[in-house]
Amino acid sequence: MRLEWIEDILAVAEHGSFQAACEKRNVSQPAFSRRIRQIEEALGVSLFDRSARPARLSSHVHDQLDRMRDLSAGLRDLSAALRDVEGMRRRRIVIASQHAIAATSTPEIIGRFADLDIDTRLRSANRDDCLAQIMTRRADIAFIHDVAGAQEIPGAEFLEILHIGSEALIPVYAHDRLDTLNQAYARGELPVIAYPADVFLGQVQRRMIFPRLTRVGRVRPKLETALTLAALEFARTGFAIAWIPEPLARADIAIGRLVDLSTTLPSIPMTLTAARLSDTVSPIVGDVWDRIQAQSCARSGV
Amino acid sequence: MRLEWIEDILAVAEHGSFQAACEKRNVSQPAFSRRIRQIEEALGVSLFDRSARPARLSSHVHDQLDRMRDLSAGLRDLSAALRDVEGMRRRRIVIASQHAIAATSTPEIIGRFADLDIDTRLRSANRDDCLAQIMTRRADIAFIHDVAGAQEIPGAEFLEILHIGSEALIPVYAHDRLDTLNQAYARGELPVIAYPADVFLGQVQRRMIFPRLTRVGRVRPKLETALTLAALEFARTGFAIAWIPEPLARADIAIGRLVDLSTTLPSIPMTLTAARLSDTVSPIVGDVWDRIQAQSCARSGV
DNA sequence: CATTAATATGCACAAACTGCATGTTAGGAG
DNA sequence: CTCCTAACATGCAGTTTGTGCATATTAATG
Repeated sequence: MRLEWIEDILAVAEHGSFQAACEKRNVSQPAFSRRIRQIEEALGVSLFDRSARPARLSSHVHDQLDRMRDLSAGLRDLSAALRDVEGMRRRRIVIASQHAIAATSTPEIIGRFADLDIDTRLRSANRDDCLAQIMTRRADIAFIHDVAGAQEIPGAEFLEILHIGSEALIPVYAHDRLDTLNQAYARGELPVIAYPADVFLGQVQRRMIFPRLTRVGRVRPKLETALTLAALEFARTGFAIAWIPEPLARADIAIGRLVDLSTTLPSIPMTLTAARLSDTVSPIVGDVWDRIQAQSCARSGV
Repeated sequence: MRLEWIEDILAVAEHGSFQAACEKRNVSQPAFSRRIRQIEEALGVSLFDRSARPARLSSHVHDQLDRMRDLSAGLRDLSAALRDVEGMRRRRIVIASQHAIAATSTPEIIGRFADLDIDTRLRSANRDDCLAQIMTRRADIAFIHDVAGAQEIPGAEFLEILHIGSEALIPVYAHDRLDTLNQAYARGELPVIAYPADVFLGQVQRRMIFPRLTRVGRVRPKLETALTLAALEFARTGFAIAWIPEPLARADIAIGRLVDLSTTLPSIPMTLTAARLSDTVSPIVGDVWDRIQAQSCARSGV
């Protein structure tokens, strides 16, 4: 079984005929025809239906195309990795960060190891997606929010956790629309932006915020979005109250565009957390982790 | 890049020398020496340190051994899959089941598709591990417990969920040690088997059971185990009260060895749930899923 | 230093692969 | 239906790749 075999089969699948495939593979048609024959003989099975013109993949081969693409990519990656004697020391790292953290704290955190000259890829996703990327090794380190009393981090027994800092989830609203909010409040209603029940912040809202709002007024979800950045925008327009990680709202509060309603409504302390797989062996990830850890300890000492 | 190349390199790594590797590979030493040279020339890099005797893997090659093993297995699997024109219809399915479910309901559920003649592998694990196996495609279908009001199933947006049936998590204790329990109760104490906080049943205990026990007495965790089967055993010996999925305790209750304390202590209704990845394309998994679903609908109609 | 085990290289032969020329056959148009 | 063309297969000759045996070189050990 060779990368070449896989690529020959994929070429036929992708270009529709032996003739087109042989041109793409820079081989004459007879040689290509014989190549495919050799592969079939080596495997002891027919891979193509030649009674049709152009020849067609057998269905069981068609079922394996995705697998072949994966293996083809994997073999190419292996070649590159084996060739890269010194470059292994400059391998990349993939960070999966919650949207709100990606927009605020992640750049500063990444700055902590910028001098290590590591090719750093940042992916922004919701919390569960970040963790899934860690679980499936598509990312090396995740930055997520954690809330004391909320659900444990899923898969925690597979993970190593590091507390980087603290951020609060605070209620904010447009400063210049406060009278609209006060009118709703006088009617006993609280218009809010709700996060979906199936995302972390939605769970936090439902378990730790909304129950405490019933003493204030009837919660009126005006909109539901999983994206904190979108929730922030709706708060800015005075559409409804949004619970936003404080760093994300900080600039707007400073210029007076948004008001922090924490004195009247509940805010939730959150921990900014890094997570990686416990069995991570990559020295690169280890270096980054150590750097994040060292500067987090230094910060908590201040 | 060929499977052969990978296997040659792995042979050296595993047998410690070219000489030993060539014997394992059924090739003469000179041919093997030249083979390795050809691979190095094709890649344009040295893979071994020959200044030592026996020759040693370069460290960057050593770092890729696991990857090579994975690719080697993947290529062999592909060959087998391509060869297996008709056997694709008899491919195996991997079920990941929570320990307690594996010991009770899973055999009956598997029996529902026994006539489909599918090679079925059952793996027993804790709940999060079951889900991780699904997330990482090491298993096709998971059987887990779900509790209304507890955390959503992690990764639910990636999953398709099917409710199969209902089971209760019930408090049980040894019938012949009830006077010991009553003495503790009279002292205002409740000796319990605790599940660890980082597993699902531990979370259910802490959130939905223990808070309701404070009206009864002071909760005394006497032991902590994640394994429901172990908890059951401790309840049988009168060590402490254990919360056990009802089917697991059913036989002991029927013969009077265990007492179901649900009339005095809280029991929790649970849903027996099947989960698979939403993007599952395997017709085999689809058939099994449909069969489980059809018989679950039939059962809920009774 | 001598000896042995481990890896490399020369030689000759076998096996695998190629393009060009040609043969065969499916598919579509008239 | 026939004819034509595109697509795949096969013969032939030449090139490239790969092998084991015999031998050379070199690290490691006593």
